[in-house]
Amino acid sequence: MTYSEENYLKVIYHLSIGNTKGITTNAIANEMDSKPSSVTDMVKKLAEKDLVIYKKYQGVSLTDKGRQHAVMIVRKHRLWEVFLVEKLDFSWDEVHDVAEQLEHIKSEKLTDKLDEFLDFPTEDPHGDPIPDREGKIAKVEKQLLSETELHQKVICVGVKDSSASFLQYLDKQQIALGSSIEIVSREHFDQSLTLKVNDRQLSVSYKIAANLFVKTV
Amino acid sequence: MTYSEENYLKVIYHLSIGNTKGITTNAIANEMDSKPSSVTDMVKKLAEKDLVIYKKYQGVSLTDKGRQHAVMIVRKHRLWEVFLVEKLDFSWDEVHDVAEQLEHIKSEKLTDKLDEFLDFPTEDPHGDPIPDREGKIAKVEKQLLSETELHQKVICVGVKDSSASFLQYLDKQQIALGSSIEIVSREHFDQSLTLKVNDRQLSVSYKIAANLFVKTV
DNA sequence: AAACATTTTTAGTTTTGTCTAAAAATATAA
DNA sequence: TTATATTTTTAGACAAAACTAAAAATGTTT
Ligand SMILES: [Mn+2]
Ligand SMILES: [Mn+2]
Ligand SMILES: [Mn+2]
Ligand SMILES: [Mn+2]
Repeated sequence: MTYSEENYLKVIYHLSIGNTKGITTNAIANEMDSKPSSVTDMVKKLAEKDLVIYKKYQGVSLTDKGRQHAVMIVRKHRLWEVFLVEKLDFSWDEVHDVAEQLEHIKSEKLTDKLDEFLDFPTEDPHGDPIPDREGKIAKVEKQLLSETELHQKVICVGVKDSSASFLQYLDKQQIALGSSIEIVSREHFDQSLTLKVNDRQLSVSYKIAANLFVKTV
Repeated sequence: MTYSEENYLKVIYHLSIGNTKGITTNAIANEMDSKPSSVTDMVKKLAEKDLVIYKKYQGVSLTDKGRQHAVMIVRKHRLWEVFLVEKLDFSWDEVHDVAEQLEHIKSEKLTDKLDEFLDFPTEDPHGDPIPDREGKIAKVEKQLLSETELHQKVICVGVKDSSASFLQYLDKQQIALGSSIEIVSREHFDQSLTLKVNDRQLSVSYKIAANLFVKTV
């Protein structure tokens, strides 16, 4: 399995979540900053290897085998992110690019020993679940802050967008995983929100709220 | 810098040690299990990038820039080997293949943080020196056990061959870095040696002794 | 110095993964 | 239900990194 094949599998996996139909070549190309024609070529190769199901003009979907491979890459990616934050003092906005490289290291023993070394974490630094060595992913109920009712007390448990710029914004506003949040008011005009974060008052745009996962306490 | 270019640089670096003349394409091909014609192509590309000096039929040598790159790959390789052994309980015969992958991860911050996390080790699990972040390598005086005098008390400090089969042999014979060794006698017929290792008596072939580095106490 | 052997380079292919441009299929609108 | 727009695939090209086979240079013997 090449580096490139793994990246395609992972992208198809992520696009598949909450999507019953086939993933379009356009969507994949868009996600990978490549061209639809390149995707068509690669998708044929993956179909040849029984990693995806592909019928012309119908989009693509993962086989069980393909999903299993993809999940293992995600497992490695998130374990390495935990390692970087917990052991090497990286901040949560610095880990993604390095994990993009580390996720391709091939050694089941390494992955499992790393998991053990980190004390079998269930979530990565962005609140995303870490598949176990069988590929099982623990379901956690969480919702977007933007879909949370007024005055409901919640705790921040994850981010939808984990780009460096969003994460740095959250740092600046002192919002982190574990922060307690309550929506104090909604502005009708632009959907912006006034929050109480760990008893501090704070105003955020709709877009911010639409990228924060929370759970009710 | 591609994965492949890095592997070439590293091989040229290792072949350069204790070798003043240019490294031949044949030697490189041999070391990489590839063909001389492939090496010629790559070496031209490396010369183009000022990483090596190359003149037709004259072999190749590293520029300062090329050596610096190579040393950084060696640094990463050896730091990861220490990590695997010290933190993840790998044995010294299991680490090389994984380190071959990890040495290509590009992040200066990762390398330096890992170095710090490991407490700035000066040697890898096979006794090889670890370059510091400037690329400096501490010189350690060590000699081969095969070139050591009778009854001289020495300590095992490294291995010349670090293949899994040799390392496993040493495990079986309970010879490790730090073991105290003394040559009790030499067999004239086949150059084999009788050793006293940590007060145990042991007979080894010449080939074994020619792959063990020791230092006098 | 000529003859032979070895090493090294060149020339021409192959595979992988990408691209552009054009053709074909599908989706949307008049 | 045609016409138009969009999406997707095909065809053909390219760069990277490898290979084989042949040519050229170098080394070694007689
Ligand atoms: Mn990530
Ligand atoms: Mn993450
Ligand atoms: Mn090694
Ligand atoms: Mn080593």
